[in-house]
Amino acid sequence: MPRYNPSEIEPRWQAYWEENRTFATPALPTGKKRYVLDMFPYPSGDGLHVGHPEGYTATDIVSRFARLRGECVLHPMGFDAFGLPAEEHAIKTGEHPRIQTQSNIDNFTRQLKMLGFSYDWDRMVSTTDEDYFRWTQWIFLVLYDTWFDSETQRGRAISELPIPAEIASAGEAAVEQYRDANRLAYQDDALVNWCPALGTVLANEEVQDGKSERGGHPVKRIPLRQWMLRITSYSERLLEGLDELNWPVGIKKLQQDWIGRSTGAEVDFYIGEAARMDDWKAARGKSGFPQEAGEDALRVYTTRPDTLFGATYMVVSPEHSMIERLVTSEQSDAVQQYCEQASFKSDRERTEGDRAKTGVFTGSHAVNPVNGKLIPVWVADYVLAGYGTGAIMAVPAHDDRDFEFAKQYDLDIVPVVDPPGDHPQRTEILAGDVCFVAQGTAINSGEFDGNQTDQVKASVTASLAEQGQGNHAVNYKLRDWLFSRQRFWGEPFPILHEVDDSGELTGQKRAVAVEDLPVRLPELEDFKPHGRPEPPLAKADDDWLYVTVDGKRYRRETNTMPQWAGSCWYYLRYIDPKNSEAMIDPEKEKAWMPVDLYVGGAEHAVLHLLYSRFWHKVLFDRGHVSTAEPFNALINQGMILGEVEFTGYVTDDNSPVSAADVRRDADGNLTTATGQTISTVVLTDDAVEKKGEGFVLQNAPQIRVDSRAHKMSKSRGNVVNPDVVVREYGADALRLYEMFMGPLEATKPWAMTGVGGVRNFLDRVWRMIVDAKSDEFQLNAALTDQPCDEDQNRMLHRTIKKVTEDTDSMSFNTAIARMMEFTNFFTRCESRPTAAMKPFLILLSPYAPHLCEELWSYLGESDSIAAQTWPSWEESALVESSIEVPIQINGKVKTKIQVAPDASKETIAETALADDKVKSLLEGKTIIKQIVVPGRLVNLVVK
RNA sequence: GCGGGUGUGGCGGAAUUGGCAGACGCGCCAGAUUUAGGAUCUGGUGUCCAUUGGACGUGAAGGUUCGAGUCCUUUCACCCGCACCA
Repeated sequence: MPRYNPSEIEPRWQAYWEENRTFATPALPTGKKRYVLDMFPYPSGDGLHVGHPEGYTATDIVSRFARLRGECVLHPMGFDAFGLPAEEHAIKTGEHPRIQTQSNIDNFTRQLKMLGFSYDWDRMVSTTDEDYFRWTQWIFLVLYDTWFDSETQRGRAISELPIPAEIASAGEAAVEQYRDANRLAYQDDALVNWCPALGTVLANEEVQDGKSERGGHPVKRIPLRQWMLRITSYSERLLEGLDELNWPVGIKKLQQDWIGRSTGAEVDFYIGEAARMDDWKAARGKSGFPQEAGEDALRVYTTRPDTLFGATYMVVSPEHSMIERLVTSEQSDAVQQYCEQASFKSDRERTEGDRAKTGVFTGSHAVNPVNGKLIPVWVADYVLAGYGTGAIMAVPAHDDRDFEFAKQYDLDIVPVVDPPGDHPQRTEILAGDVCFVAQGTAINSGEFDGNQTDQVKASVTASLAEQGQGNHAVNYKLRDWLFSRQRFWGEPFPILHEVDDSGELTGQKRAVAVEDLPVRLPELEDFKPHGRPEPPLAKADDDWLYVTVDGKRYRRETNTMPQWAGSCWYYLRYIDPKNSEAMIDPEKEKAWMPVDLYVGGAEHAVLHLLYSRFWHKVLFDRGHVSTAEPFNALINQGMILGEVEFTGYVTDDNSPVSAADVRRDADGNLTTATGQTISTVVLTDDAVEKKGEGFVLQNAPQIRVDSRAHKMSKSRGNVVNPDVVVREYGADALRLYEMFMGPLEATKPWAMTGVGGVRNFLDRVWRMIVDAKSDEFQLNAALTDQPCDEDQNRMLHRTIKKVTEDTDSMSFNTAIARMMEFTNFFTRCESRPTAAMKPFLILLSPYAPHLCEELWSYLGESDSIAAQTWPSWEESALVESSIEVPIQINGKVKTKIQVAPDASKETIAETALADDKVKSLLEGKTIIKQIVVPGRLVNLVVK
């Protein structure tokens, strides 16, 4: 008994909290509310890794701390349980994904409870529960029922969409089509990322370097009818909303870049017959800049309208709709061949390698609107179909890509921006031999010569607008969100497609009625995708697949939603998890939202965090939530790397090679400078030693080795399992260690010896209060009911102050350091007042809750330490009778003096000058200046 | 290439507004004690020279200042994003 034994203590207190519902949260907050949220995990078969408890411990400390300070805390947990791995397991084994998902959830729940987190488990949600995805489907119907009013920048009900007269007159089908074209959830034939290996289409965000993010399989681009969400409508709102958020600047920046707003101009280049050009110009002068460029013009988007005079050719993307119009018969074969090739290329092939630019002349010319010059129009795949207008004006003198292309195909380069006079390459730039992309003074630009870039941009745009040939324009990199997946294990779409008597789709759709939700997944014999871009749900029985409503026959939508769908709104459901009437009760929503603190990994910067904000804004516009943004403050916990490893290099004949001499060949293999192949060996700590900047072999100091911590991965075999850590050191030690490693946001390497260090601290806390030597349980004999002496009282109050402030600012590592100092101090005290021990246990309890509950009960308390009040400190107790002040002479510390803490400048200076050592050092010198910072230091400047 | 971040002992990391660099922990060294455990307690531990004592020291170089890890300029290394977005 007398030894600290977490494996006995911890399960006992976890059971106590569960039985007593210690962390149950009231439906509505009583007093000041605080909503503390973790990014819920995907319950993978591997269980928790040590990265999960890092963020979860941080939020748990914040939650427990806030409760002790009297706040009403909502701190829930759930599972993002749809997704590919469970489905792949199902394909392999034939077992329903639900079964493995449930066992994974059970395992995660066990592990989370084992770590003593103070979640309100009654609020647990899983995205795969029918009661949950029913409302995911409901939100999809809200998106389906919403159009974006760009005038007011707001989402509105589709019934409020103004129908243009010519459409209204064309009949109900046309009106319906018009509505469909404006819904936030719409279907479109999109060029999609089709991954044959996974048998599904992926979002742009799920494709990296032309391969699937999951599994690394190749991805092709094919056209397919897909559900899309019109997130681009909300670009501006999503951008503006970032300002008010207390998020890391890095994440804000990532979202800004992802949205990628740029401003410039759209410009039409005339491509019609020369004879009709004057008519066209005149018509444009009258009509102004039209919505569509029309037959006779090629529209481009540019951020540099000031360089229009330097546009010496144009480029359209291989997918551009006007290629047929542009290509001449002589060039037809070449262009067709080029476009075909480009369409076969995956994104990876198109962007990979040295990316030498390729292209083909269409045979056509366009007219540069500012100087009337005829310029050739090319097709090239360096221009992307999906951005801007899919066509550009090329200004080789002032754009790197255009410059490279112009050099390649010997096209004209006309400089129109004069760099600042001191530019080292000005001569070459003006000769057209070097590209210059920065700002300067306009040249070769007619009436605009001599003006600065910004001014020219504005005046050229204005002049084009006047002639109806251009206009100011804003563009975003953000694309609409491809929202359908051809998988089984996801939310079915609550959409029905009308079929006629012969079973063909009529093109009419209808939403499943809200009272008929949820649309459940059908029972299937097997879960295999068939490798065609047709979803597995299409294999369902007819009684699932076909429904009759109002006398019409419908086929269900067979795509499913992507995994992001469920995670877009789970933070709302926690507030009212059992509501069967609505997604959330408005009163509860108002009371608890927004999330006050959201902690999770930075990998979600542009995916989950952008999608969630988008859905939230739509729900806000439609009156279902009361805040414009869901997550007020966001913190990204840093990654935990594996233990530091030393890596040595050897050639095939096993002779060591210094890390400094290791090269990589073209294939990325390691070689020596002479080309011998090299392999790596893992070295133990005692085989290496520090030398200079790095580490070397101990027995061969000329051989450098690499020392690095690597990302934890199964293949490297450096994954740390929380179950093992808890078994060996206890949950409190794991929690404390992860908080003590360093700042929460920092990337830091794991070190098992460090866990031993904090465990050692917990042992010391135990022995500070319990007599560990006796066989029977008894309190440490040093404990006393006497009050603290002055030093003890100061230590106590300083610790209260530091731990309070550091916990508040989430500087957990320094708060723990301070509690270690407290323990070291009181362990040395012959008498330890319980009046100091009790508040200390409360301070430590958010960090190491099991140990503190246990010791709290030993000190004669009968209720949970979680129900106590956070101690406060007294400033008067912090004051010392005298403090040490360093004396510097010419900025170097020479000695120290003792003065009263509130001593005046004069007193301190006098004391300093009266000091014997100071006197001797000043002998024969003159004081030029004396700086006295009260309570800090004295600096004497002497000659 | 562009953007963001980080560089402090053998290691993880501390250091209000510029004010004693290295808190706390690991590791290491020494001592005490012991039921000999990978226990506990005490002391030491940036580098160099040395007898007291001194000099140097926060990736590198320069600057501002009485005083710089902290501010400015230049530069190097590593990490993380994005990557033909006109």
